[in-house]
Amino acid sequence: MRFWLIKSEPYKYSWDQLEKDGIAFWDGVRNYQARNNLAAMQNGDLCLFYHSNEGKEVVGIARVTGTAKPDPTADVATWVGVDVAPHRRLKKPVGLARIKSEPSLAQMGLLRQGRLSVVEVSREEFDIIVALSEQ
DNA sequence: GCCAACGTTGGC
DNA sequence: GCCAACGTTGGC
Repeated sequence: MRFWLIKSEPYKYSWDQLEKDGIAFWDGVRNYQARNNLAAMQNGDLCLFYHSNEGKEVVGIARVTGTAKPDPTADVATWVGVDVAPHRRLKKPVGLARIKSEPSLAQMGLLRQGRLSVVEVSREEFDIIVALSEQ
């Protein structure tokens, strides 16, 4: 099982909306690296749910349900999406500044490749974020 | 609103 | 195949 971080601007699709919907098809990704990450996701993988622009914080954990499917919003078959469901909300959001200030998180894809909307996260990094959210 | 980082496009 | 121009993302 692998761990990921997925980004969304809250005004486009927020964690609250995911909780309301119960499930969401994560689509609209038009970056090859992000696409490859989506395609590598397996049923049960966990994703840190990050609000970009507004908030700039990890707010919850989403769970991948199923595997990648063609993205119907794309005009070519190259692009895929996955279904995600809310797993649980973090007790306290973990902000970008906090992540940056944590030396053990300096290698996170989120920091090294800020513009990538779907990034893999190591188990260690995942655990550290969760621990920070409970402080 | 600005700008850095980075991906994509297209001319050569 | 190189590189300049341009577009997008996202932090500040």
